[in-house]
Formats: sequence, C-alpha cells, structure tokens
Amino acid sequence: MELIAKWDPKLESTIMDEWEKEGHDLFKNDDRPKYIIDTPPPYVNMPIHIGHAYTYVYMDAIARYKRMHGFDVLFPLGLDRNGLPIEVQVEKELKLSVRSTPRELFISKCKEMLDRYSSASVNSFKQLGISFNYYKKDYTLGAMYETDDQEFRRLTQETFIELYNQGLVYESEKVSNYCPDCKISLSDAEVEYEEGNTALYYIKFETDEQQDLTVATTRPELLGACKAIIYNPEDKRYENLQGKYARVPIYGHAVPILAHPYAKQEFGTGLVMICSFGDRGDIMVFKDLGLTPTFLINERGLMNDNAGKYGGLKVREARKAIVDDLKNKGLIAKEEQIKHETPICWRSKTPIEFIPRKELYLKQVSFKGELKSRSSLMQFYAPESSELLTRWIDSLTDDWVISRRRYYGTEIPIWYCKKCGTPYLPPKGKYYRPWIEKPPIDKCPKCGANEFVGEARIFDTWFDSSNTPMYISGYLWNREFFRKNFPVSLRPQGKEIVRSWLYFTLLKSYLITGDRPFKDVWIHMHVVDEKGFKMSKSQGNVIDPMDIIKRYGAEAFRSWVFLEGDITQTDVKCSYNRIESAGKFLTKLLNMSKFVKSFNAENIADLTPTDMWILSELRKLVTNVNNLNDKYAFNKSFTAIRDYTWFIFADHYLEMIKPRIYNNGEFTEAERASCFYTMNLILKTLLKLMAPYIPFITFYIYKNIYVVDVHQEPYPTPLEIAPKEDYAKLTDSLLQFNHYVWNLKKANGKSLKDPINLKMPQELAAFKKDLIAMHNISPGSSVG
RNA sequence: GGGCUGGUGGUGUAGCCUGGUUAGCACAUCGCCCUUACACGGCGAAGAUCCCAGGUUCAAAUCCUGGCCAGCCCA
Repeated sequence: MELIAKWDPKLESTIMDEWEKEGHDLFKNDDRPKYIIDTPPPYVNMPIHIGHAYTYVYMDAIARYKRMHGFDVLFPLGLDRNGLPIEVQVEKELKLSVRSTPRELFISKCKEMLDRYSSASVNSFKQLGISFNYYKKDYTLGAMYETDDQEFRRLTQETFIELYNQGLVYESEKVSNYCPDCKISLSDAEVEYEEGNTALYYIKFETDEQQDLTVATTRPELLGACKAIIYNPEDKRYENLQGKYARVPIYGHAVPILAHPYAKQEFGTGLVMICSFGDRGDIMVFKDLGLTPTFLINERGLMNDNAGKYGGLKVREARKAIVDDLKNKGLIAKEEQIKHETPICWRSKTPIEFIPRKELYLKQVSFKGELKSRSSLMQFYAPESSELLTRWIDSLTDDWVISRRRYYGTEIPIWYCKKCGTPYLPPKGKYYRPWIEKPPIDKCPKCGANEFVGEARIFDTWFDSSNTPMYISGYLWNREFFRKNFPVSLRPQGKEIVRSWLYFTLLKSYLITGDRPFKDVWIHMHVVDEKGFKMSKSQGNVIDPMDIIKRYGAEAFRSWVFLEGDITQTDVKCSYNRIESAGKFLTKLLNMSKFVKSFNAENIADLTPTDMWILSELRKLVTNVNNLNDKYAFNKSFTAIRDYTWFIFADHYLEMIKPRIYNNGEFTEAERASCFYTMNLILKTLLKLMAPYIPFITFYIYKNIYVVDVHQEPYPTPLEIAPKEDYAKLTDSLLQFNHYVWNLKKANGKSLKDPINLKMPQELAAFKKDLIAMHNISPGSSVG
C-alpha cells in the first residue's frame, strides 16, 4: 500500500483503536524492570485544559521512551473527583444548596455530574494518543482509578487509621483560616491575598492616666477583642507608655501597652491594636506575648455575644455600626483610604476570618528535618525546582488541618460513644461512611454504652491525593509489588502544587513508609495564551485542546509540544500558528519516507564516505537524544531529531545521493546499494527515535515500510550504528560548501542543475564524487 | 515586602556554567524556483542597541553589582 503524502488526523482514532484492541500498552508485571509514573489526576469538573493536554503528551513520551528501553511501564490514568469544586458546581448549576439538601442526594448529584465530565476527559486523553495502561476503571495495577472510588477512599481511611494509631493525629481548638462563605477551614495553601482599598480608622483611646492615644486600625469591629496596644521598640514617641494601660473605647476594658517589633512606625500613628484575631500578624503577636484571645466572630461570619450590642451583625455591618458609634462619641480622629492586603478564600474570594474550631490535625512540624532529608533524595528536573519544596518545609510552623466540613470527600472513619465521647476507629479493610452507617461495634470499649454517633466531617482532599503513589503501586492489593517498587520512578506535576500535592505526598509517604515517595520529580510551568497571559474563562482566552485536535490533529499538537520552549523553565505560549507550522514536519516526514521507501538494498559491500558521514551524524544524534531523554528533556531531543531529519538528512544527504539514485552511468551498483541501505537504516532509526513523541505517524509509516510495530521495537542506541570512519567533523564544512554553491548559482542566475566551475575544499575530497554529481561541477574544476 | 524563574531579530529559541566566531536555528515576512519525495516544498534575502546602567577584562549576550519588566509562589 502506498504511503499518503499528507497526514490525515482521521487515522489517529483508527490507530488508537487498533492499539487498544491489541492491548500492547498494558502493564504486564513480568520480569522486566519497572518504571512507574505517578500521573497527576486531573480534576474532572470540566473538559481538560490545554495544560493537561500538553503535560500528558509529555508524560506519554516518557512512558513510550521507557517502554522502548525495555521497561515494564506502569502508566495509569487517574481522575480526581473529590472536593469542593464539584459541590460548588452542583450548587450553581442545579440550584441545590449544600446546606438544605439531604447529604445523600447531594452526593449523588455530584457523582452524576462528575461521571459526565469524566468520560469527556477520558475521551480527550484517548484522542491525544496517551498510552495509559488501561482506559477502564478496575482494581488492578495500571488500571484507571478515581479518587472518589470506594477503594481509593479505603486507602485514604487506612492511612488515617494508621497515622491515628501512631499517635500523629489530634483534635485541637486552634485558630483556623475560616471561610464564612464556604463554611470550611482552609489550609494555609488555600489562602490567597488580594490587594484592595480599605478604610483605616484613627481611633482615640486614653491611658489609665487619662493621656490621649490614637490607634489606627482597619478592623474597628474587633475593638472588643483588643488585648494589647503595641508600638515599635525603636519608636521614641511612645517610650513613655511602656507598662501603662489603655482603655478600649465602647467596651471599656483595659489593655497593656507594649513594645513589639511587629508595629511599624510609619503605619498609622505607630500604635497598633492587637485583636483576636484580625489578621495573621495578630496571631503571631498573641503567641509572642502570651495573650489570651477573646473571639467575636462565629462560624457564620456573624458577631457573637462577646461583641455586646453588635452581636448577631455581619462583620461588615458591625464595622459600620461601631464606626457610627465612635463618630457620635467623637472618637474617630481621622479616616483614610489605604491599600491593604486582605486574606481571602482561594475559591470564593471571600475574606477569611480567624476563628477557633475543633479540627483534626496531623503532626508535621516535628518532622521537618526528616522531610528535608527525604526530599534531598529525590532528583528534581529542573534541579532548581527542589528549592520550592525545601523552602516550603522550612517555612512550616503549624500542623496540617485534615478535617473539612463538607460533603463530597472521603469520610473520616470515626464513631464517638454517645455517652462518654470516646472516639472509636474501625479496623482497616473496608471503606466506611460513619455519617450514615452503623458502627462496626456494639459496645463502647470504655463505658459499655451501645449508642454511637458517626463523624460527619470529611478529609482535606490533599489527604486523599497524597496517596496516589501508594495506590498505583499496589499498596492495597499487591503488597509484595509495593514493597519492591516503592518509591516509584517519577512524579510529574505542576509547580503551583509543589507545596500541596508534592509536599503532602512526601509527608504521607514518610509517615507511612519512612521513605521518599519518588525517585524523580519533573516540575513544569504552565501553558499560557499567545500573549503570555494565564488562560481563564473570564478573560475569554481559553484554548480548548479538542479544538486544536479538530483543526490540526493530535499529531500536529504533539509535534508542537516537543518543538516549543522548555516548560520546566518557563511558561509556554500557545499559538495556533505555531501548532500549524509544527505540523508541517509531519508532511515532510511522510514524503521523505515515500522517497526512501522506493529504494532498498539487502546486501552491501562497503559504505561510501558520504554514507559513512550521514551515519556518523546519526550516531551523534542517537547519543544526544538518549542523554537528553534520560534527563526528561524531550523537547530538546525532539528538536534535535527534527533538525537532523530535515536540515541535514533531507536537505543535504538526500540531495547529495540523488544522482546516485537516478544513476546515469557514473556510479557503480555497489555505490548505489550503499546509499539505499544507508537511507533505509536512517529512516528506520529516525522513526524509532520519534516514536515516543509522534506515535501515530511513526507507527503508520513504520508498519507500511518495515511491516512491524515501531512501538514494539527497542529504542536506538549509539552502539548499533558504528561507522567505519568518523566523518561527522566535516559536517559544518560540507553544509557550508553546499550553501556556497547554491548561493553562487543563484547569484549568477543559474539553475541548480546548470554546470558550474569551482574549486572544492580539500577536506571534502572524500565526498568528491557525490558533490560533483550533485552540483554538476564541471570536469575541469579541481579539488583543493 | 521576600523568594524563584525568565527577558537574545515580528514570534519561538540556541549560545551564557567553562568570556574571544560575521550571535546559530526555526516560525512568520519578502524574492526566485512547480529541479522526477514533499509548493504544508527547495534555494536565497532582509531583519537583533543580545532589557537598562555601571563594573571586571586586551576582550562580555556570556562574569560581577545595581536597576527595570514579566510570570509564579509566598508574606
């Protein structure tokens, strides 16, 4: 069958189906060495993002490359389905309130919506040609998994039970970042900061000796929670206040005036009121000075009874009311607008409050040293990225809040005795839903009572996600495999979740296994729009990968991925134009292959110098590509392959041997056989080299010409290509010479076929015969 | 405010670690060419104060200092 001249994206789905039927990407779990990729499960509340498409194509090349190098590659598809986003979406789209809908109904609605999006995401990956082991959910190594699946959740619960039994979990009434809108506590990683204009009120206080003071604050509603006034120790203005007390307006209680470096002389009057808790600084100073907090705000974001007459008001209303009252009493000296950074919830963008809640904590601060040493054992690509993790570990000051008061997540497996309150944790081995299930015991082991209440809270989703390397490597169902293959080979992931996903995975891994979770970590930046801006719905600059596939095909997209930039260093800009032009390489490859296909030679005596030259260049390329790929630099290696293929092999070598191919008598059959053999060897090698990056077209061509499946072939190594002489050092001067002749003919208005009279450089004497024929150099011309 | 990363022709980049070439390549542009693999091609041309300012040096895109811009993360 003849090769087509232009790549047809329709072939992609045909080929993908064929692969799936043959199942050759399956994880075999045979004797071969294992290579395990802990793929990042995308959250499936919407179609996959172009960034997913890009990075999964990249991971696919890694998987295919390792496979061709003889590894049994575990490359599972996971889908992340736990967490808040889907709840919010259900609330919005179905107009169901999470507060007023029965929990069971709400969960089933989430599931329905997730299922819809899941199949869309899975289908997108298929279209991109990602060689996951298995595109269906199952409970075997390499199968697709979902983080809300009962088995995945069972693992989450088992790790919890394990950690709990180790004494690493405790419940404590600590101050939490609390979002009054989402009604959940947030981890520090989920808090964002937003700069905006806020009123700064200058409020008149007086000391217990009736001395006037003015204190500036953005949160006058917290006057009732004010426990101290501080000034900077360097601030001469307030030295005389040391040890005195100030009386808080409206509430009338007295608070100490203290020196503390947190107060900035230039901010407001230099006097700062420390409340429980207006911001992070308050918390810090409270800790420093050993003050006892009084809380004024409750979980609904309303003022509580401690706020006196303002109790029941929303924070904003209370602020307005108290400012009015202060004004009426003449206690506001000044009011100005300032730029202020407000901590907000990452999801709802609502300002967070700091309130005390009982939450479950997992110890982490005491393990910083151990975590850092485990971190240093992981090889990062790019190496600089390791800093992101170690700096984060250094900066940890609090333990991890692992409980959430939402619905769609893994239930915390605890029952409490109704009588004595003793927590009961069930045995491992089953997925538990305490809020709806009966406890697996009859009597409280402590007091003998027989009534229990199930825990209603769920885990932070990172408590689930941090188990992925354990889950995929058989912790639940194949402990022997797990023991042999943990840490797993590679974690590929985005830089923005180093402090969450990577960190929490390291923590969990260390606490459960004592080891690091990964050998290698590949950290990538983002795919942004053509101008370099982040893609977002509100900006309207989102590029849908499926749209690209429709227009140019998966293979063009994949070519672009490996020809554009370096995503471990910087963001990659996505442009239709560049994807389209990257796709032109496919046409070139097809036509080149058609050409090579027409000539072949089984047996050859000796290689001519020109053939040895192009083979030495090939050997250089193969060495280079393997070295780069072992460092996950697939973008650099593919560019090198493209450059060799197009700009050396096609442009120079094939042009040089055309006279030999279309022989008019000056070349021997042995010489012709030499080039037939060489060009086929090179095409074959190139197709194998390119197979991990552009698997469809290489499969198509290779099968057409060489009959077998390129993906079952071993990856080329430099040892296979051992030319008798190393002509690669002549490449530059050879290329230069060709360009020189082409230019010369052009300058003289000659066609490239016209004869020319010139001197050939001495060092190219070995290629003399081909060059003379190629450029039609006149017989009179001399070498040297 | 702190940290990290990047800033090379219109665009994407190589080179920078280990100073010295007419700063390489590709895309896009323009011109010529339908030369029996490919016009999604071939050949050629034009296009760069190598972010800015200092410094080190005989010599700096490359090393040092300071600054500016962009992105991400953090406070």
